[in-house]
Amino acid sequence: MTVILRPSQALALWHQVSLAEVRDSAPDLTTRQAAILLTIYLDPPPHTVRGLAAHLGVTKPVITRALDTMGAMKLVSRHRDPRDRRNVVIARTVEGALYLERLADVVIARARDLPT
Amino acid sequence: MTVILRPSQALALWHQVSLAEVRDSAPDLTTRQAAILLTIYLDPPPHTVRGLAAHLGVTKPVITRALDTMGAMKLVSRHRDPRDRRNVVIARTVEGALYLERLADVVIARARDLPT
DNA sequence: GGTTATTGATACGGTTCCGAAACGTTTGCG
DNA sequence: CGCAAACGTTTCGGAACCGTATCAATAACC
Repeated sequence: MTVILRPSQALALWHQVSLAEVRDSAPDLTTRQAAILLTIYLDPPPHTVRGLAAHLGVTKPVITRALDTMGAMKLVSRHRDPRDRRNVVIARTVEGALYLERLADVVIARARDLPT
Repeated sequence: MTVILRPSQALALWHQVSLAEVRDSAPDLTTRQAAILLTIYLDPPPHTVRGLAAHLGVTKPVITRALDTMGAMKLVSRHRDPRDRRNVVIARTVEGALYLERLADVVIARARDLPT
């Protein structure tokens, strides 16, 4: 059951969701931060800085900084890997799960109310 | 014909589109900028700074700055309103239309390939 | 004509971001 | 053991962002 969208519907969906995020004063994540957050929650762990950097096609400092910011928002957490202490394992948090749950709700609602 | 999405599909859609944007090194717009750009292109003109500010629930400097940035990217243009020279009318550009056309294509493609 | 309102832009101090380069720590290999 | 590689972080100069407050230009009002 594939999801079929016309161009005007695709843009309207993006428009409505973006607008809802701005109006709700939700944490204003950049596209990069959103991509990182969603990868952490949707792709199978473990997640490392270099893995995320390669996955997104960006440099490692970009990941480190994004994790700093989203860590302060408690959307993600970091732990040293005890098996190889050079690695840092990125993990989910309750707050992050709630944030994405809310985002999913917004997307679903706006998709449902899309003009034909 | 309403668009029905399950939570996992909604998040996967957002994930895939964000990822595509980051990988394509597309101009990294903030959520606010995206909301402004889409409002300009999807809502009926004319658009003014104060109108957009009220519509998004943000202050006027936020709009001015976003227009500065997106103007430098040639995604939007500004003109004084000759009828009331206090107003600035925000208009579309060819580049902006192409940018959104491309965004729509990405959304459509990712929605079509969504896992059931 | 002079005052008040309105509009968009700007100044300010502070925060975050960028890419590139260097750094400290930890591991592995000869 | 010693040196090189790998990993994540930090630093650097420069740019963009934020919210608050203020500004110059224009219009409206009395």
